[in-house]
Amino acid sequence: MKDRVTAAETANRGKRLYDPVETRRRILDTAAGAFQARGYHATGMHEIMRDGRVTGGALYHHFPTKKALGLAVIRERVAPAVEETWIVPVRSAATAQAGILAVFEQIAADLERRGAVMGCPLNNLAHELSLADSDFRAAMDAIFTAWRDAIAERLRSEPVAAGSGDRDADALATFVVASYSGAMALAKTGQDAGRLRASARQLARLLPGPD
Amino acid sequence: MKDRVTAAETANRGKRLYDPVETRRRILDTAAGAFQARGYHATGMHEIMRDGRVTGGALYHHFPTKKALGLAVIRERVAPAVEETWIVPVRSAATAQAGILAVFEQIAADLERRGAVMGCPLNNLAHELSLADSDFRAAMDAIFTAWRDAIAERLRSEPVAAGSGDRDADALATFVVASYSGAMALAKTGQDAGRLRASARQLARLLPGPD
Amino acid sequence: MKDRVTAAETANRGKRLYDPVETRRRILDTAAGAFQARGYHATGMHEIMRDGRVTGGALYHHFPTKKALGLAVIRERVAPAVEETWIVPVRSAATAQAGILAVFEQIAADLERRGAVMGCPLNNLAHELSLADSDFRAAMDAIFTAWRDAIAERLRSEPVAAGSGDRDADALATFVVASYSGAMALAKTGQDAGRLRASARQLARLLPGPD
Amino acid sequence: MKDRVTAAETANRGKRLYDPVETRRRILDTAAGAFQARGYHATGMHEIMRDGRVTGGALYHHFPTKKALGLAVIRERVAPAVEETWIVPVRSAATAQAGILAVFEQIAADLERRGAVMGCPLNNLAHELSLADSDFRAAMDAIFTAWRDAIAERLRSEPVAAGSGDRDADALATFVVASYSGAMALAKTGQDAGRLRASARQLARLLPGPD
DNA sequence: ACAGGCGGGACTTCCCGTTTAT
DNA sequence: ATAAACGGGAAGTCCCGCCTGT
Repeated sequence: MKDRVTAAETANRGKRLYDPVETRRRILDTAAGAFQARGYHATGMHEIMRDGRVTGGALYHHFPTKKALGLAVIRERVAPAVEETWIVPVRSAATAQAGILAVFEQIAADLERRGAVMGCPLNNLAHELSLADSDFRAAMDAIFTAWRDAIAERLRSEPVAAGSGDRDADALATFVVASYSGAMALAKTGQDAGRLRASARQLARLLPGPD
Repeated sequence: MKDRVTAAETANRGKRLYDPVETRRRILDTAAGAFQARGYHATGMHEIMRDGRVTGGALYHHFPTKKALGLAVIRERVAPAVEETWIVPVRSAATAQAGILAVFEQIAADLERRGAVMGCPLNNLAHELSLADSDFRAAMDAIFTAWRDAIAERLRSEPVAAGSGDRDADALATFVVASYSGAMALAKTGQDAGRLRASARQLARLLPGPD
Repeated sequence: MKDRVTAAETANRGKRLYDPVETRRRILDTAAGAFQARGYHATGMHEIMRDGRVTGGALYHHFPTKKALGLAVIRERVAPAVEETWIVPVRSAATAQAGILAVFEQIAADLERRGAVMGCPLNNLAHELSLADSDFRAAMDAIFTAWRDAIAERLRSEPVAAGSGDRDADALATFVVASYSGAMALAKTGQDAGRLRASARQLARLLPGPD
Repeated sequence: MKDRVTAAETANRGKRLYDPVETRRRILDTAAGAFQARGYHATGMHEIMRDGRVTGGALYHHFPTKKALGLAVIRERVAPAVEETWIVPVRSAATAQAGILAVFEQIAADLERRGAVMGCPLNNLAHELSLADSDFRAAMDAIFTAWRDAIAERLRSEPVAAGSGDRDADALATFVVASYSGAMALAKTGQDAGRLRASARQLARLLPGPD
C-alpha cells in the first residue's frame, strides 16, 4: 500500500520550495530590476540566479532562453508599469492636461525622493534592443502605441476649440510621449529631476486647458 | 619555459602601415559605427578588430580598455556629430525656430532616404551606459549640456515679445533637446520617421516665430 | 541579436560523466601536478582543462577563479602530502631522530629513483605566491605551522637530558623544517639528491639520540 | 661642411637621454625588484618599462628577450647580492662561526627594520624557474655553488679538532646554505623574522667554535 | 640609442544553454 | 519543479617580440 504523503514529503526535501508561481514572479522581478539598472546585455543569467535565489534549472524551466525572459519582462513588467504610471492616471484625470502634468510631477517627485534617476524602463530597453532584434522592437512598439493611444483618446474626449481633429490628437499624444521619454533621458544622464519639471512646464503651454 | 612568439618567420613583410593617426581613426570610426548599430555591450572588441582591420596589439596600444575606447568614441565621434548636426545649423540659421525645424526635417529626410532609423548616437549610448558608469555619464552629460546651451543662446538672441527671460530660454532649449531625443526613440522603436515629423510640428507651435 | 549557443545539435550524446566528485578530483590532481612541475603562473587554465580532460564550464563550476583553484590545491593536495610524508611518519617513529632521518632518506631515495628533483610542493608554491597574495600566504603558513608543531610535539615526548624545554623543541622543530626546505631547494637547483643527504647527516648531529 | 654639433643636438631632442649605461642599469634594477616582489612570470615586460621609465625600444635593445633579461638579473644583480651579503662578510670574519651568525643576525635585523620579509632573491627565483628552464637552473646553481664554496673554504681554514676533513667542510657549508634558505622561506611565509633567528641559534650549535 | 606603433596569439574569466538527477 | 554539473566557446585583457623611424 502506498504511503499517501510521500509526494509532499519528497517535495520539501532540502530547501526546495516547489512554488512555481512564486519562483516565476521572483525571476521576473529580479530580471526587470537588473535590466533596468544595468541593461540587458550587461546582465548575466547567473546574476539573476544569484540575486533572485533561483538555480539554473528553475530559471531554464520557466524561461528557456534569455530572450524569452527579456520578452516576458517587457510584457509582464514593463507594460504593466506603463499602464499603471501613465495610462490609468491619464484616463481617470479630470482633463488630459491635468492628468499628464500630474504624471510628470509625480514621477519627478519620486525621483527626488529616491535620490537617483533610473530612467524609464521602456526607453532604456528600447534604446538597447530595438535595433538589434525585431521581436523586442515589436513588443516595445506595442507598448509605445498603447501609451500614445491612451493619451490621444483622452485628448479627443476634451471639448476643444477649433480645428483639432483626430490627427492632431494623435500627433499631440505622440509628442507627449516623446517629450516625456526625452526629458527622462536628460534627467537620467544629468541625474537631475529638474529637467523633467522644466520640460513639463513647456509642454503645458501646448496642451489644451486653462493654461 | 616556452617562448611563445617564435619570430613570425619574417612573414607578412611590409604589411605594417605604421600610421598611428590613421589606425586610431579607423578604430574610432569602426567602434562608433558598431556601438551605434548594436550597442556598446553587444559589440565585441574582436568585431572591432575584424571590421576595422586592426590587430589586438594595435587596438590595445591605442585604447587599453573597452571603456577607454567608449569614452573616446563619445568625445571624438559623438560630440562632433552633435556639433555638426545640431549646434552649427542652429547657430547659423536665420531664426531659432527655422534652425530647429530645419534640423528635424533634415534628419527625418535622412532617415527616410536610408530606409532605417538608427536613432541618435548620443541617446543610444546614454540609455545603455549612463546608469552603469559615471565616467560615461559625465562625458555624455557634457554633450547634452553643450547642445542645450547652444540652442538657449540662439533663443536668447531673438527679439522676442514679453516675459521670456533667461530661464525661459534654458527651459525651452532643454525641452527642444528632450523632444528630439524622445521623438527619435519613438521613431527608432517604430522604425517610422513620421513620428519625428509629427513631433516637429507640435514643437513648432511652442517656438517663437511667425508660427 | 545573436544566439551564440545553437543547440549543440544533440551531438556528443551521453558523453557527460556527471560525476562531480570525480571531476573535482581530476581537476585538483591535474592542477597540483602542473603547479608543481611548472609553477602557478606558468600553468594556464587551458592546460589544466586539456590535461585533466575537463571543459571550461566544468572547471569554472568547481573553481570560479584560478586563485580558488590554487587555494584548493594547497588545502586539499599540498597539506595532505605534508601530512603523509612528514607528520605521520614522524609521529609513528620510535624516536624523533629516527623518524626525521628516515623521512630525509626516503625522500632522497625517491628522488634518485625518479631521476629528477621536483622539489617540495609546499616550498615551490610558497616562494612563488606568498609575497604576492596574503590568502595564499596564510594557507601555506598554516601548513608550515602544523608541520613544525608535529615535529616539536614528537621532540618533547623524548626523555631528553638537560635544559631542553618547550622553546627548544619549537626552535629545533623550526630548524628541521628549515633545513629540509632549504636542502630541497639546493637539491632541486642542482638536480642532485646528494645535497639532501649531506644536510641530513649534519642535522643528525643536532638531534637528540644515539648519534 | 658638416656641422659638428648636429649629433649632440639631435641627441637631446625630446626627452631622450642617450645614456645606455644608465638605461641598462635602470632596467636591471627595476626588473630585479619586480622579479623579487612579484616573481618572474607575474612580472610583465610592460611593467618594467613603466616602472623603470624605459620604452619598449630601449628595453628590447638591451635585452632581446625576457629570458635574457632574467639571466642578466641573476648574473648581475642576484649574484653580486649574494657576494655582498654572504661571501665577503664570511671571508673577512674572525671565525667561520662568527661570520655566519653575524650574517644571519644582520639579515634578521634588516627584515625587522623593513617590516616585511621579502625572502632571498636567489631562492625565490630558483624555486620558480629552476625546474622549467635549464639555463636559469645552471645560472642559479653556479651562485649556490660559489656561496657554499666560500663558506667551505672559510671552514677549512679553521684550526679544528679531529676528523673534519674536506668532505665535512663541504657538507657543513651545504647545510649552512640550506638552513639559511629554508629559514628564509619560513620567515617569508610567516612574515616573521624570528624564525630566522631561531634557526641561527640551532645552527650555532653545529658550527665549530666556542659554542 | 631610443621611441613607440604594431602583430598575433594566449591569458583568465564568464557567457548561455543543456543535461542528468532528484 | 527544482538543483546542479557540465559543454563549448567568446568575452575583454594583456602578453612578448618585432619593426619602423628618429
